[in-house]
Amino acid sequence: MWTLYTSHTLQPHYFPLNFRPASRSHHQATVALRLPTATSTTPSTINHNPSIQSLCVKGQLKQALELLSQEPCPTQHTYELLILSCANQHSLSDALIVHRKLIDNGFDQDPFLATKLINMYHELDCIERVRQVFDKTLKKTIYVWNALFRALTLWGRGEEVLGLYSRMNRIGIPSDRFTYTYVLKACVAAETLGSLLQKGKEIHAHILRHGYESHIHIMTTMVDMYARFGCVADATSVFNSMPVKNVVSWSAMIACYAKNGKPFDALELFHQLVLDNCDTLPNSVTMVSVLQACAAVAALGQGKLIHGYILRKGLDSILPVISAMVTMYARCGNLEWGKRVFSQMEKKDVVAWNSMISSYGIHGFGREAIEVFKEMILSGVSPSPISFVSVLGACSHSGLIEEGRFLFESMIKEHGITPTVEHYACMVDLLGRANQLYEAAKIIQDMRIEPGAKVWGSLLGSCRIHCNIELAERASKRLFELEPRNAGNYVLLADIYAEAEMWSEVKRVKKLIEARGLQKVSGCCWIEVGRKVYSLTSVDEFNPQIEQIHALLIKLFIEMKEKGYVPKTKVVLYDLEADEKERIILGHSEKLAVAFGLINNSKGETIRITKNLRLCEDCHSFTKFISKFAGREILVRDVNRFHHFKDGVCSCADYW
DNA sequence: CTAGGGTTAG
Repeated sequence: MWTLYTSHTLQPHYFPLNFRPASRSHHQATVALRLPTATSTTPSTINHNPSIQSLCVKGQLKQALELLSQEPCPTQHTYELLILSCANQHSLSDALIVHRKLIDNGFDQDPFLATKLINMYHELDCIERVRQVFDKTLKKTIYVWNALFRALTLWGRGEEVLGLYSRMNRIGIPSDRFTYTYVLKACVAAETLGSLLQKGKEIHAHILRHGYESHIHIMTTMVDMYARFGCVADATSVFNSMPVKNVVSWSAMIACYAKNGKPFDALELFHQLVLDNCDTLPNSVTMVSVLQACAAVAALGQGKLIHGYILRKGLDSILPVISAMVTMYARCGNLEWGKRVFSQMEKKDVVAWNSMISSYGIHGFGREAIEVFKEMILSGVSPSPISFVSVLGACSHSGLIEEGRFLFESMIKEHGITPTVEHYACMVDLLGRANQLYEAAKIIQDMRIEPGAKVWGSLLGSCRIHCNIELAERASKRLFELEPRNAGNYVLLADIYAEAEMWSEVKRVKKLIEARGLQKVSGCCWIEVGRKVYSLTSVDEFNPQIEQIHALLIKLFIEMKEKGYVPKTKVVLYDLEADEKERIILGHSEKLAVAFGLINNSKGETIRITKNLRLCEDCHSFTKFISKFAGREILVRDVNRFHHFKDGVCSCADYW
C-alpha cells in the first residue's frame, strides 16, 4: 500500500490530471515509508478522501476544510494537497487552520510536510513562520534545509542562509545540488554585498571539491553570482570551464557583460553564439541582454539588425523583448522608432509604459512623458515606484519643477507609494538643477530615511552647475564618507573650486584623489559609421584620421570665432594661460567625434555621438555653433540625456 | 525545492 506514492501504481481517479502525479519521485516514497504512526495506522487506500482532494484542486478550499473537520484520519497526501491549495489561494487564515489540524493529527514531525509548509508560508509572505516550522522540525532532511534556504534567499536574507549553511556543514549534513544553487544565490541576496564575495568564492571551491564542476545549473548560477558582484573575469572563467552549456548559461554570460559595462563583449559573445553554436539557439531572454548592449553603446545599426533577427525568430511579441526594444531605439537616438514599436504593442504592462516614459524623458520631452504617464493610468495600469523615477527624471530634464512637485505629492498621497532614495534623488536633482539649491537641501534634511550617496550626489551635481561652494562642501563631505573610492565626486568638487578660481583648494582635492590611488574616468566618445562603432579620446594617437580631424577642428575653430563663438576656457581645471586652455578644450573627445562624423558621414546624415560623461559647457556651445555653421543635425547622448543640436540651438535649451 | 531577462539612477 505504500507504493501509493510512486507513479506506477497510482489509481488515476484519485488524482486529478493536473496534479503531476507522474513526477512523484523516489524521495517521497522513502519519506512515506518512514512516516510516524499517524499514517501507518490509517492505510491511505482506505481513508483516502478523494473529495477533499478534488475540492482542493478545484480551488474550493472552504468546502475542503469543512470536510476536513469531519475527517477522522486525513492522510499525509490529503495534507499535502490542502497545503498547496492554501498557498495557491493565498489564504493565510485557512493555512493556519490546516496547520493546526495537521499538528492535532500528529503530522507535525513529518519532514515531507514540513517542506511543504515552509514553501506554503513562503508563498504567503510569512517568513517568520517559515523559520518556526524549520526550527520545530527535529528531523531536518536536506529537503527541509533546502526549502528554508530557498525561502530565505528569495526574501533577501542571504546572511541568515549562510549562517545556517555553516551550521548545516558543522552538523555534517551533506549539501546536494539544490543546496549549492541556493547558497550561491544567498551570497548576492545579502545586503552587505562586498563582504560576501569571499564567501561565494569559498563555496565555489567547495563545489569543485565535491565534483560538481560539470553541473550546468550550479555553474550557471555561479556565472550569475560573479556577474552580480561585478567580477567579470571570474564569471568568464567559470563560463569557459563549463563542458556543456545551454541557452541559459550563454544568456547569463551575455547579461553579465551587458550589465557590467562591457557591451562590446556582450555583442561579441552573442555573435559567437549565433555563428559558431548551431546546437544552442538564443531565446527571448538572450535577446533582452543583447538589446541592452546595443542601447549601451548606442549602436543603432547593430540594433536594427538585432530587431530583424528578433522578427525572423518570432520573438517580437514577447513583452520584455519589446520593452527592451523601445529603450534600445530611444537610447540609440531614434525616439521615433521607439514610439512606433511601443504603439504596436497589443498589451502594455507597467514596464513597457515606463520604458516609453523614460525614453521621452532622456530626449527632453518632459510634457510628453507626463502625458504618457497619465495615459498609462487611464488605461488601467497602476504606476510602479519606477514609473515615478522615470517621470520625475523627465520633469527634471525639462525643468518642469511644479509638475514634478505635484507628481511627487500624488505618488505618496494618491498612489500610496513610500518614496525611496531614488525618488528623493530625483527631487533633489529637479530642484537643484533649477537653482533651488536650498530647497533641495531642505528635502534632504526632511527625509525620513537615510539619504544615500545618490541623493548627496544629486546635490553635488547641482552645486557644480550653479557653483555653490558652501553646499558642495557639505555634500562632498558626506560623499567622501559614503563612497570614498568614487573619483567622480572628487572631480566635481575640484571643478567647483576651479570655476571659483580657488586654485589651492583644487590642488588639495587633486591630492586627495592621488593619495587614495583613484583613477578619474577620462572622457570618451563613440560614433557609429557604417555599423561599426568607433571610439575617440583626447589622447588617442592611433586613429588613422587624427591629423585630418585636428586640421578640420582648427579650421572650424578659427572660422567660428569670427562668427561669434567664444571658447569657454573656464572649463579647464588647471591654472593655465588662455591659449593653452584653448588647445586643451579643442582636444575634448566630443569635438574630435564631431569632426570624425563630419569627415565620415554622408552629407545630410545626422551625426550621432555618445559620451561617457556629462557634456562640457564649451563642447555644448561649440556643437551648437557647428550645427548651424555646417548645416548638420547632431545628436549627442551624454551620461544623462540627449542633446539634439540643430540650427544653432540645442533641444535641452541649455538646461542640462 | 535548481540556472539566465524588461523600466530608474548624480
